[in-house]
Amino acid sequence: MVNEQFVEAVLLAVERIPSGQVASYGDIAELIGYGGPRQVGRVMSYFGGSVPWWRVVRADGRPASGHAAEALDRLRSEKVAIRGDRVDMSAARANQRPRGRELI
DNA sequence: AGCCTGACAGATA
DNA sequence: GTATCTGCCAGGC
Repeated sequence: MVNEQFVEAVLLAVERIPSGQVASYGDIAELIGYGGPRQVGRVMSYFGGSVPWWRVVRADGRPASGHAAEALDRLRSEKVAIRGDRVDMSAARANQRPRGRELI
C-alpha cells in the first residue's frame, strides 16, 4: 500500500488531464514530485478505475499492457492524436515539459 | 536479509 | 523499427 496522499495526488493529476490530451506515468510522478512512474502505475492498477486511466500512457505513447486496445479506442473517441497503435505524444501530451535536450 | 516482479523510462546496440 | 540492460521505487515471497 502506498501513501494515501500519493494515491490522492495521482488520481487528482489524472483527473486533471483534459479530454483530447494524455500524460505519461513519468509526467504524473514528476508533477507530484514523489516516487517514480512505477509507483504511478501501481496506483493506477489499484485505484485507476475511478479516473480516466486511458489518458495515462507510457512515455513512448503506447498505452499500458493489457488495456492497449480499449485505451486506444477511448482515446480515439476523444480525438487524441493517434499514430497507428501509438499516441502522438508531440501533439497530445498535456503539460509538455522540456526534455533534457541541450541542443534542439 | 536476498531475489523477483511490475499498467515505467532512458540509453544503447 | 525491435531487443536488451540498467535505474528507479514499492510489494510479495
